[in-house]
Amino acid sequence: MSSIVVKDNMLTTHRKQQILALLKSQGQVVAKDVSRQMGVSEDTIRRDLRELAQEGLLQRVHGGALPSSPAIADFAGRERLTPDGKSAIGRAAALMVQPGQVVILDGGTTARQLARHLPADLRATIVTHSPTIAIELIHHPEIEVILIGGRLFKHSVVAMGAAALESIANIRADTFFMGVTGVHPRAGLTTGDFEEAAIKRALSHAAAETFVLASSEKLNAASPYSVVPLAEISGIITESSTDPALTEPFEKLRIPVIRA
Amino acid sequence: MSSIVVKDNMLTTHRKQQILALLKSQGQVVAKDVSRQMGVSEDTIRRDLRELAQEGLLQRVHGGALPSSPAIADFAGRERLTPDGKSAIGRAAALMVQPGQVVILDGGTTARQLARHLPADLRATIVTHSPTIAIELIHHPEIEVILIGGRLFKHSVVAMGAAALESIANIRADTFFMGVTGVHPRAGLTTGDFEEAAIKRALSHAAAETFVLASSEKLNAASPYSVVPLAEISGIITESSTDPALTEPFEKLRIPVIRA
DNA sequence: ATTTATCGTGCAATTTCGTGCAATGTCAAG
DNA sequence: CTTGACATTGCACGAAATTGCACGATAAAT
Repeated sequence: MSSIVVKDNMLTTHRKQQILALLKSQGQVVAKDVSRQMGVSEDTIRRDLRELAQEGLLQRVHGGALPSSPAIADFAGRERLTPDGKSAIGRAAALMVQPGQVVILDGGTTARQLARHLPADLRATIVTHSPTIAIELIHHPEIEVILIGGRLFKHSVVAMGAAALESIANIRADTFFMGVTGVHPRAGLTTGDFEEAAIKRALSHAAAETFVLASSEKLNAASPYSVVPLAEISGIITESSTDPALTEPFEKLRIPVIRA
Repeated sequence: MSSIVVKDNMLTTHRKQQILALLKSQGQVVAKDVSRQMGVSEDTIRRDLRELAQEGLLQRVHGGALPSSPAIADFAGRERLTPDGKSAIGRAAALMVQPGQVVILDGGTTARQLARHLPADLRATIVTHSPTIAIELIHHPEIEVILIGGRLFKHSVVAMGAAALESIANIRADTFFMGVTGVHPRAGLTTGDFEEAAIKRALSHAAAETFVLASSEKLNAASPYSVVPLAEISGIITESSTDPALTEPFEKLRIPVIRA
């Protein structure tokens, strides 16, 4: 008897990843089979399939699911899902990077999503003050990584301080993808640490264009420290499911809003 | 009974490192399980997971956490125990660091061992051009980490280039712990990459004392590019099992050899 | 056309989350 | 030694997420 159900803890995100892995190796998945194999009800698997289809990672069919496209199948195998599907922002932003460009990446989870979704054949230069993002990009075959040094801020694991500001002053980049804790029509871009705000401001000024990566809960929120006013940014990238009422104040100010 | 809870002083930093180690070895961590295993409440584990996620070292999901990316998991987790004597070398070198000192750490596996063995209550400043070592030290409660930036050399994952050299020029440290590929009585300290040699040379000149971390197979070996002559270093640290015949040429040159 | 399998939704039970709060421990200044 | 500021931890409680089941709708199959 080979199919003894191993009934141990399985995190829900991990289950979805395994479904994607199954899909990649077998070319299709059947809801009933998967449910038995993973020891959960069919309803749960169906919900997973629905959500994965919503993210475009597979294609629903009666009885189970198929890869959404052959190209995605490879990609989806190594995809690391975010609990809420916010990788769409990173994916969309990654597609904005043109070959040969010099791009500054902020620290934070959203920028990490961006790094993860850079096409494998994209030749570009990524500048970052986040050692974790730098390491993330180490295995990319074509990307050149410039690490900004400085005193390491333990809370968010990014380089800060005078040394970092000095290094940034020597950089002229095409685009800066910034993460913030608040994007507010009047307060502009804000964050929760004073020195961090200064770094983000310097990075923004070092790039010709600045785009803000902001999931919906960041919109119309404000934190204590101001980074730059809204007028200085080229656009806001948010997820497609964001309520239009949340983006409307920014569109009224003629700030382009890109929905991923 | 295997699950005897080891109820000794568990510094919060060590707990986080253990969580990362678990995550690396198991591919996932479940909050409830970890809390039982470590003898603290689930709330505490959840707090740890939140903070680690904030630092980008793992990815929070309902019920526990997953690696933030395969690359980070490789570096952030404690790896298999000491394949060789490098751990002992690192431990011995770590004990040489005095409170309040400013110490430069080279890249490479031996230096990483050193970073791991720094006493939990040691207050000091560590300067490094290796993002992996920087991340390793992030959870140390007392260590201040200065990261040297620059173009990231993909092979050994350290910052190099003009920017790195410039940053180093501004540093005056007490000790530099250097890793090399060869320590030879006549050729001196050598390594396999030209630019890397320049960086090591600069780091060495930025410190009052330089110690070489060299496992036995590095002794009496030489690589193409010279870093500094033997006369400029304060000592060689090697494992205790090293054949005395290998160290004898250096002792004859009055270079102190420390056996770990 | 009828039968069977699959699907989607509402709903309730359970688990997990996040925050406020109090108790304890640490450390440094007085 | 004492005191007070601060960090860490555990507990309580309301909020949110996950899951399985019931039931009507839909799609496939004979």
